Amino acid sequence: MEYNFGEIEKKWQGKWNDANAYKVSNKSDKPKYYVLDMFPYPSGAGLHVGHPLGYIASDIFSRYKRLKGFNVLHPMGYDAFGLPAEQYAIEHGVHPAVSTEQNIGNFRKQLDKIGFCYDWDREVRTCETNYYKWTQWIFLQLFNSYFNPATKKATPITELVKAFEIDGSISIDGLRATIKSFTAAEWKAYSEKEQQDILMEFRLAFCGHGEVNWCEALGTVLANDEVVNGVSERGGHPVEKKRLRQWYLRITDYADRLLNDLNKLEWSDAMKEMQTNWIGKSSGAEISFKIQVSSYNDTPSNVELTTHNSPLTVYTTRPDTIFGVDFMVVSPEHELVTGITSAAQQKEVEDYINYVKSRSERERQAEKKITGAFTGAFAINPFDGREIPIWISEYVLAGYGTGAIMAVPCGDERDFKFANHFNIPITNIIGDAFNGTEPNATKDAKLTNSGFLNGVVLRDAIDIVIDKLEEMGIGKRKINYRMRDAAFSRQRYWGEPFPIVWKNGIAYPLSENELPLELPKVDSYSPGPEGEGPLANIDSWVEKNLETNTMPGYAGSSWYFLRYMDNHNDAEFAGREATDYWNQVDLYIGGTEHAVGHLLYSRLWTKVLHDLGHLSFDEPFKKLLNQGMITGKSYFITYVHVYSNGDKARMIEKRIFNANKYFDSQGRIVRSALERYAKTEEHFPLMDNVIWGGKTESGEQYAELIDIVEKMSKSKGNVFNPDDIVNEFGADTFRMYEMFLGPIEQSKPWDTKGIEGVHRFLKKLWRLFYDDSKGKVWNEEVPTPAELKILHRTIKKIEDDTERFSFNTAVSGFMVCVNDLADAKCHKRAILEQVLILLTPYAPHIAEELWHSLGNEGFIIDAPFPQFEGKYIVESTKEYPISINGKVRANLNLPLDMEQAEVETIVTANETVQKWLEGKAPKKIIFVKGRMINVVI
RNA sequence: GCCUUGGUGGUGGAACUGGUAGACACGCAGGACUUAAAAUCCUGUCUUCAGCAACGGAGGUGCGGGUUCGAUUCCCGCCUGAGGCACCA
Repeated sequence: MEYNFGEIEKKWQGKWNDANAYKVSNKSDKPKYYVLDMFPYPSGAGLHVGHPLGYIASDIFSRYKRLKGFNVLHPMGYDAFGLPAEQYAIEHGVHPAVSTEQNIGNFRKQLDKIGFCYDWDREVRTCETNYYKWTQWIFLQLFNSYFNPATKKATPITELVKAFEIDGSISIDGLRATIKSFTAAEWKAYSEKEQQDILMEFRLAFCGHGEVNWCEALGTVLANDEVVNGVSERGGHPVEKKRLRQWYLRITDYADRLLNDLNKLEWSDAMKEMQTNWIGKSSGAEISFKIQVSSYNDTPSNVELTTHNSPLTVYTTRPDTIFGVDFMVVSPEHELVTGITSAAQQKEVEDYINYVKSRSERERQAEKKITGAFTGAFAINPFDGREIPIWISEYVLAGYGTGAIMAVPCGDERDFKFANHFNIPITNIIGDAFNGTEPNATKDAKLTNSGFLNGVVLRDAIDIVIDKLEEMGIGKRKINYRMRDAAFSRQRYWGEPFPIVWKNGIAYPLSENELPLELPKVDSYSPGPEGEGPLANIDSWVEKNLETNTMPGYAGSSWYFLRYMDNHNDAEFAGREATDYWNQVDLYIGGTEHAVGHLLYSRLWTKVLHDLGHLSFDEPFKKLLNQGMITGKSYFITYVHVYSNGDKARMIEKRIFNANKYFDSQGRIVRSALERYAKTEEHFPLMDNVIWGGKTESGEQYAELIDIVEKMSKSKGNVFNPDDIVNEFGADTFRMYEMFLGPIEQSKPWDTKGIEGVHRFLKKLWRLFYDDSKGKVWNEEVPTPAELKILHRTIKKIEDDTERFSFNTAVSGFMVCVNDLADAKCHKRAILEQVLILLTPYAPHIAEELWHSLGNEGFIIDAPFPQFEGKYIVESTKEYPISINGKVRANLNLPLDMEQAEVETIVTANETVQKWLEGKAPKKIIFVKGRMINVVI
């Protein structure tokens, strides 16, 4: 009887399904445990081998926890709204709901083959009305709330209205800069529009204006993803920034809580650091400088400097360096730029602004070339009256701080390079700490050339300067965050409609009983007028004055983990009883690519729902495990043809092309396909003579295969389908192989080279129970101490490794165990049965089959996890490595309880040690009990 | 450019808290079984020097330094791969 994985896996998947083996109840005497996967976007390419990596890990952990006696919630669903489905619709005319449904069906089939223990009764799909009804409901909670700075909590906006009616704007501490102060009487006298405009400045979901990538030729707004090198990916049309009305989430109000509460989480330091850096809290000062602009008097030669009516406000973390400011840099978009540019500089400034317009934020930051333009205006240093030239440059971004900086070239790298490039003289305010060739950002030097601050240590000068500025009324302390409010609207079709009606420029929320606001069918997915979304093309929609934007992809994914807890609830997003019971996600597994997007938004939504009294917890994911990405290998062929052309010297022709389609699913080259292609399309004019794999001496022509590791995606043609592996080797082999590839957190290129080894392991396990010719070989004999040692060592290994998510070493632990048992010719039920339970999380099908072969009733997942007993593995002696000066020279078997003095005597007497000592006495003998011995000579 | 993270044999990786570098696999080489193949099993496999051999010497964890009795592990500098950078999900 041989290991027929195909039959076994199909059989048990059927039985588990029929018996609802993985159905989870919200009521149990057992302790709860919630294991969550980042749900997939059901793309048309289907599941690739990267998806299951995390799913297998979470499945292993879920089964492990269940064996350990927990009530385990382990659900799955689909993040089903999004751009790709819409693009597919535009290109093929298939409604996104249809293609999404198909893709989900396909995903489900692929997932089922791998034998996951999901409770499918809890499935959610973000694009279904019974789900997005609640996404819209949560949006209304956000819209109808504001962040109360006194309590630091989301509070119903009605409370704010009450406060305005009693005290006017003074009821708000730290009134937003965009609002003028008003009295209670003034508030009541305001028109509804005026009142609502003020409230909009407070709502957690609010409407404002923001820039998008606008492509005139396509008449649409593009995602950053769709813009490549400043032109549209489709068609290569120019793209520029356009200002549109947009919805936002006021995540910046939560910046401090999001930052501080990271302490509560069991996330990797790397992940916490990424979020910390993203939030980017800094403290410093805002400083206003007077501006002097030049204006012509009659003739261009008669230039006069006059004071501009508004000052230039900069944000700096280093007010201590104010005497070292040699120039100002404002972002090219800054509102002051047009007003302060001198006539002489006008052309240069305009040209520069046009150049910057076409560039993305990333390009602007990554640019090594130093660019900029002088405005012709000057700022005045408030302390010494120096005239400081004001420049514009792309490295200063409008969205951060005030969009303007004071540049201190002796202390800042970029400022220094800028000054050098444009020959701006540098003031040294840090004495010897500045050597003239490279800037020094120290805070520990003493100030020089700094007026009243001379001799003060920079670090101490920070507060002195801010105090002085505040006294003079031209500056103030300021905490700044790099994080910006989250753009929450898209000019797209395939997303949740906003439950908002516009009347006279006022946004009115729909009431709860009007939800869900269903996404209407459209005839065309093309964008509406003026960059509006496709919904703007629907007359019935526009007539009702409904919002034509839709929500972004992350709307649905910001709370899906809550819906799993109670997904059939029609009355609430999730019942309080259910959310109280399941509480936080105990273990969340997913990729680092979501570090600052999804993970931050989910935290925000959870906090808001908590503040408003809908949840008892304010952090969604207690422990986070980041799986590495399985990258795909892309193959490229470089072809070089060197030839002579008449009298001329050698000509070199070089071509590089993507060759993914000439490789099969296991990454093997399909030579015939390649050759056919080479000949028909003339990629290699002299194919017959091509030398593979490198250069030749004479270099007539050669072709070389290179592989590039990159993210798997359909467009790159490097996607591998798990079905192929499952069909060939079985789900258990696939599961264990993906784990065996390496540490779960590490990213690695997909490769099937080692899969045979894992498959062989399972066959070897099988043979402990059944011999190909003899049939059943397992027996009821009593295990020997040696066999029990193998078992208990394995129990410890698997338990330890699983607890610390070291799944690859656990697999190798199983291999060692089976190798040892085979060597010991152990076919004893008492041992094997326990090994099967250990193996269940990793290879559930074969474990289940053999479990029943041993005559057990019921599913193995309900068996008790083996109890480790230390007494079976105790050792009395240890083979100590003896190092001489740190290099191992001998081994010595010594009792484990032997102490230093005795060890030293024995070691010194050792023959090998004697040889190295050459008659001398050792300087020192280092003895680490149970570890090693090092003799220092 | 900025943030995060990785680099160990021909390959994937192991070494968990500074204590025997290369577990477990793949591949390769040789052998057994077989009419043959598949399957299975056995032996060897970091490099290099010396050697008939048991065994021995030297080097070795991206590169260059440092701390330490001892460094893949800690510190400094550099090279390089991957992910993210706000509208892909």
